[in-house]
Amino acid sequence: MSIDYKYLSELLFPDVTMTEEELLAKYPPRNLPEGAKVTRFAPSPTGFVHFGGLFPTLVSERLAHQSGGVFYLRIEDTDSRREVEGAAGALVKTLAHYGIHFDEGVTVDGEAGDYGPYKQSERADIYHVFAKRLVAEGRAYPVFSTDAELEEIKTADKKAELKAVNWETDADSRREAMLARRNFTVEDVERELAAGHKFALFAIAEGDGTRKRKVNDLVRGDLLLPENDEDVVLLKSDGIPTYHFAHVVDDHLMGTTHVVRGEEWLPSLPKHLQLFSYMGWKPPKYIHISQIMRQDADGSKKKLSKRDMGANLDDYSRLGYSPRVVIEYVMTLLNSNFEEWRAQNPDRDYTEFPFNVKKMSSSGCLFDMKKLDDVAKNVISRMSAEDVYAQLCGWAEKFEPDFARRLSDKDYALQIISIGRGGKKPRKDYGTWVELYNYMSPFYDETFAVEDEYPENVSRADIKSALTSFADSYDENDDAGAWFEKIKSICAPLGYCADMKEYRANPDAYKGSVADVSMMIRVAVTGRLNSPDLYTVMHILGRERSISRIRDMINKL
RNA sequence: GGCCCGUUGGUCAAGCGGCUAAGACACCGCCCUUUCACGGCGGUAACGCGAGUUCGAUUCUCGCACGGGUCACCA
Repeated sequence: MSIDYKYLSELLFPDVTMTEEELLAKYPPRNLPEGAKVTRFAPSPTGFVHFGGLFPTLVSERLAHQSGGVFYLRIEDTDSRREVEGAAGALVKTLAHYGIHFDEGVTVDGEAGDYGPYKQSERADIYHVFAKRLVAEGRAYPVFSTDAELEEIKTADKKAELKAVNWETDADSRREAMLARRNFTVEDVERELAAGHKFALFAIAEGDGTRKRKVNDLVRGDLLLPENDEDVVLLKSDGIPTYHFAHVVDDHLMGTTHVVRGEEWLPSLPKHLQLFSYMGWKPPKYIHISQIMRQDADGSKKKLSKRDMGANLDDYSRLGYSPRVVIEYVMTLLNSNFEEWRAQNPDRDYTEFPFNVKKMSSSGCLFDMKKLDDVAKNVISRMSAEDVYAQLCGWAEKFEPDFARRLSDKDYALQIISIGRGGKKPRKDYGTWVELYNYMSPFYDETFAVEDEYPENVSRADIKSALTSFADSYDENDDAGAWFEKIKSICAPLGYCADMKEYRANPDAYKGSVADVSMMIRVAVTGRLNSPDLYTVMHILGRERSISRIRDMINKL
């Protein structure tokens, strides 16, 4: 007995009154210049923004804005169980912090744009219009479940069970179960509905899994994927669509031209293509980008997961990485010629870089903290002192309030930050605000501390003597040359060599060199074996503080 | 297990039938240097394996191996 699909569709979706034409009229084609791309970031609001999520996001953003198109934010909150309160707003803020802005879609306090709503949970009516059509055309069918069964499906136990199935022997039984589900009568449906049971809607797969189809991916080229032969869940029993159906409907309605997503979606691409074809719509172009991996202790590669350091974008703020650093690093991974371009255009904004899909890698890459640090030093070294100061203050206010207070003496801070800055080859002393904080601490009495000890083999008497002579002869008005000459003159009486070349040629004739004498002063003044240029440091500190630190050291010895 | 994607130095990678197989990070050495750095110069280090196609394969084809992904009323 054949089924009256039109009747079935009315049975299943009595509340759907809007026609497809009426609906489509609300989503007219976008009026954009030739070649403009429409892309989106479509996360599920499950919490923080993942570092890996930055990749497709940045690609999407570049593609859209580089072409004069539209980049929008759609929230895929179709799984209420996983939703985290306030995640959407936090997400917008985090991305804004990284300089990634949306033209339309969900905002911190609402929505903007003509193609909404942009939250999938608010689009149920829309999906139902198309779902109804699919039923009427005999391409989708309901599967009923009692509340108890639903409860079972949605528990963790059931999911664990599903994970543990033996794939080898289970394939056939899964297929059988699928075929059995397609078998029902209108009377069955009427009875289930009358009993108040909920249904999920499945699409009938018409593909032949043994046949392959050529499918294009913009970075991977032509792929040979099997036709889809698995019925896809369109609507869950709560009436909310699955990702698969929502993706097809929304991206068509919202005019998305390029879908950029992780490669984990590649296996379900045939499902999506099949749905587009059922709907009679042209699918968007796809870009599947590879996952970011991390090196595991045993040497194997693992997907960068939530718990890993550097996975949460907020970690970077805390560690003091400028958002620009993170973006710069992502760009170097995203486009293989970005570093080369950067070398030639050290001061241009990254948005001026001609982003090219062809230069994207299709193999996965390992997250490399060392490389990030190198990028960080480069980026920070090119920034102006004012810029560094402003960002440092922002970080300090959040994570080192005491330091932030000290920073309020802007001129003083600027003097320190300006060391080695500017010019063709600026110094690369620090890449993060944490490092800069540490770099600056000897300049403030509150954080000045003698952290490094004098080496054991250096005579304390010599140190005392050198420090005393130096303090006695110190004149703040000396230029760098005169200043250093005085240090040299301390050397000979103590048996240290004032000339490095001479010392190197004949090291056994001396107790040490002028380098060692400088070290004695450096430790007294900065508390460390390493510091920026001592002459500069002493001038920033001022005579008073420099000399009193030296006197303190003499007394301590 | 089926299916899909991938495989050039430790890492990221250029390469697109003929190259002494770029470059960056890391590492090592030297130089510069009052320290550490910065910088400069140089060095170690790679086409997973096996067949084929070809005058010639890192590059094309096939198999194998390895790595990753996926197989939910999650996304």
